[in-house]
Amino acid sequence: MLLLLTYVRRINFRKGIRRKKIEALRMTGKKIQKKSAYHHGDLRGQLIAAARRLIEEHGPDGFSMSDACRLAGVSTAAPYRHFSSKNDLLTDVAKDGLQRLGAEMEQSASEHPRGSIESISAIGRVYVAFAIREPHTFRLMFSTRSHSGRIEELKQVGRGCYGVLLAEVARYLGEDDITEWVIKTAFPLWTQVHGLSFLAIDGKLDVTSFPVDINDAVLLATQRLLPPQDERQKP
Amino acid sequence: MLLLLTYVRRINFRKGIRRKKIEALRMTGKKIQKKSAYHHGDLRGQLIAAARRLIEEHGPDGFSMSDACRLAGVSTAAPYRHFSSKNDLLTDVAKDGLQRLGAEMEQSASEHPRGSIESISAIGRVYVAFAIREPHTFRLMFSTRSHSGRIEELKQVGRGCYGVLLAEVARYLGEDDITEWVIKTAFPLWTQVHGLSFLAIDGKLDVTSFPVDINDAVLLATQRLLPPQDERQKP
DNA sequence: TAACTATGTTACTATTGTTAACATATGTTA
DNA sequence: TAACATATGTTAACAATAGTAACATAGTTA
Repeated sequence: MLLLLTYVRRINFRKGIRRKKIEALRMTGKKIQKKSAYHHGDLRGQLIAAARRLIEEHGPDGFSMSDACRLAGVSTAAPYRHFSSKNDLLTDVAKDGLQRLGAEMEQSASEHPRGSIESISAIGRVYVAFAIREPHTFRLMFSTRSHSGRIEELKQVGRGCYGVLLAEVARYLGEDDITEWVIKTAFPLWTQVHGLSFLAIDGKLDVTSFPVDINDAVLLATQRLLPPQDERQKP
Repeated sequence: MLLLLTYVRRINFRKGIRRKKIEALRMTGKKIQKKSAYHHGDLRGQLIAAARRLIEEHGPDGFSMSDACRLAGVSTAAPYRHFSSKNDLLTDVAKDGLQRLGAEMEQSASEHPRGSIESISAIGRVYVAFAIREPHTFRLMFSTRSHSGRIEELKQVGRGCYGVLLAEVARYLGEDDITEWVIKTAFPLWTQVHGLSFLAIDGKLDVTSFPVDINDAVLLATQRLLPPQDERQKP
């Protein structure tokens, strides 16, 4: 029994240490409103933010619900009022990522002549850049793991992203709708950029002896995979 | 204290159930040699096999060291005589996968005229097929997560795989060595096939409204990304 | 004010990866 | 063959996790 007590005390001691660390971390956070000390204000949003941060810092496996709780300053049971499971929270992180990616794609496309090789390759550049900037989130966005019952919901947001590319390719081809031709032209572009993203974040770009300039690679692939300017009519 | 005893008994009861399940699983395994009942024979190999199986069945997250132990019929501490950690075991699964992929690539290339579009696209087909057949292992093979101190070792095996493609592209281009031209031609091919693999295993091929035939996609991309037959001279 | 609902908490369960201390089999050498 | 060293197992325990249940409080509405 004495042993048990010692054990418990040791646990609490450790907890104390951990708490202090996390407390320090919390201070760096932006908007902390302790308006009631019991009810949190925006726990849901802050948990997602904490998850994003932790995932990018320690990878999706290094992320734990408990850590997110400590960051948000709540008990480990609190998240389950807002998310049905850890995976459910991760799904929201992924969804958020997809939405941000879509917005960035649209933004970068709009900065070039619409329907040009430049605008299309700009979309690709943004795509790869996102992957490199937030590799773990990116991996999460495109994985069926987790996301238990919400794959369709996620896919819907993904379709939004893809739609940006499709629209731009349609403009390039002079098509008014997203025709089969548009889709079949756009798909290899996506594939290419997607593969490049994964190779980049998985550190595989140096297996080849020559350094790969990512932006060059995107542009080159775009040029090769799009039909040349003078053949831009329906096959 | 009574409570504690009840708790312990319940644990043992559960363990009993689990043991039976796993026992049933074990029977389906092929080579079980219980030559000494203490020393196992080939625990290392069987743990890798168990890991492969469990990973493909429940995903890399659903895989637990404990499950692998139960499958192999040893205690949870036993693996640590052969692997320094769970990740270390996973690294061996990944390495094994890369080796098998490389062998399959070489095999399929050899079944076509060397240095032809057919042999090159055959390599791509095998690549994607592997990903679809063993998606979780494939993901593991190309992820920097885990694999703690052994990334270089893994990369070396990966270079072997890539070498198969490089050699075939070199033949296509009529080059004797793996020149810069060869590498720059092969790289987008790899990217394309790699992206296609990930999109396929992540269930993203149906975001486009038209069904994607993977083999067609590989062939088409190969044709577009390789310089045409009549331009096969150094740029 | 009273009742209801949303959102927290504490305490607990079951499970995991990993280590330490111990035990036994196998191979090598006196 | 006996003694030892090494490789390879075991049990018991630790620290951490995801998730649940029972309870508590804040905010909202009748």
